[in-house]
Amino acid sequence: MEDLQREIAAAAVFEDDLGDGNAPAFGPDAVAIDDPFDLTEGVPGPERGDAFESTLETFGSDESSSSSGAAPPVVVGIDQAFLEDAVVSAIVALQGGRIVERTHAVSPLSIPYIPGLLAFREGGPILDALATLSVDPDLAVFDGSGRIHFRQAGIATHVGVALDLPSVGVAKSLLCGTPDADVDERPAGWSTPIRADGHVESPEGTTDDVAGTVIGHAFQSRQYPNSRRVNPLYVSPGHRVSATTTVAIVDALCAGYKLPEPTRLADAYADAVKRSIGDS
DNA sequence: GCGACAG
DNA sequence: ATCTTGTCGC
Repeated sequence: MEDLQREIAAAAVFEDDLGDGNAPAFGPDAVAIDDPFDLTEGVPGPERGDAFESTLETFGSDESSSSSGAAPPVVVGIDQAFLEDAVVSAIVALQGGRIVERTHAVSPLSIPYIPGLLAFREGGPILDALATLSVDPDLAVFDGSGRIHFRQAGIATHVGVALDLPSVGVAKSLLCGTPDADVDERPAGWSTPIRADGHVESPEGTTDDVAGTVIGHAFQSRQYPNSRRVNPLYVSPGHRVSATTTVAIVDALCAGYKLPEPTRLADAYADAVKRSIGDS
């Protein structure tokens, strides 16, 4: 398994290569979400807005369809909720700040959770859920690390490379690596690099040739004025994104809460699905 | 033996 | 991840 992760790390692109053969590359501002979604009554379903509905671009659609140019990128948030021996993988797709689709899959679990091997336990189930998605995602936001991983192949990188889909990892705690600066009690918007240390290997399996490389960042997405302190997020490139852009993207995806909206929505949706299975 | 660690 | 009420503070 570790060798496979080294191969994945070697195939991963930790540089900006967003966009698609059809759709043009995009930046953080193209995926920005200004207002947080109201989850008091559950995760809102797909909208039927008049902005850009399911316009199945018909043939010969150069760039003349709309005056505003191409449609915004589709960002999918992915999160899971666990049952006895199965897992609910939920996906919420956003485009232009609106929910365009939400799906889920329930898959059996075989491998236990082992630090560093998370993708082997949750990767398959996530692919199951992604297979039920009808829209084509341009970016995936994962719950867990990307490049911040012993072999630089966290779940965001693992799945991102498998599908050759741009992806970022958003973890709530640090798996490995060392922050440049002390991470405690920082103001919202603050961030510091996380560098490879003795626990991080290069695809060749060595540790000294990567030491010092920036593999991600600690990012303070939210902070309270006086009271309780909020821990920072640990964000890292999954695939086809640089560490710097990853921070900018996650920042743009946050709308007032600690977690970026896509993950916050997927998290709530996964819980909702789990409950609907439990009491039925 | 110690370190020691995403979800 | 998950088990779970109250509780501190704006």
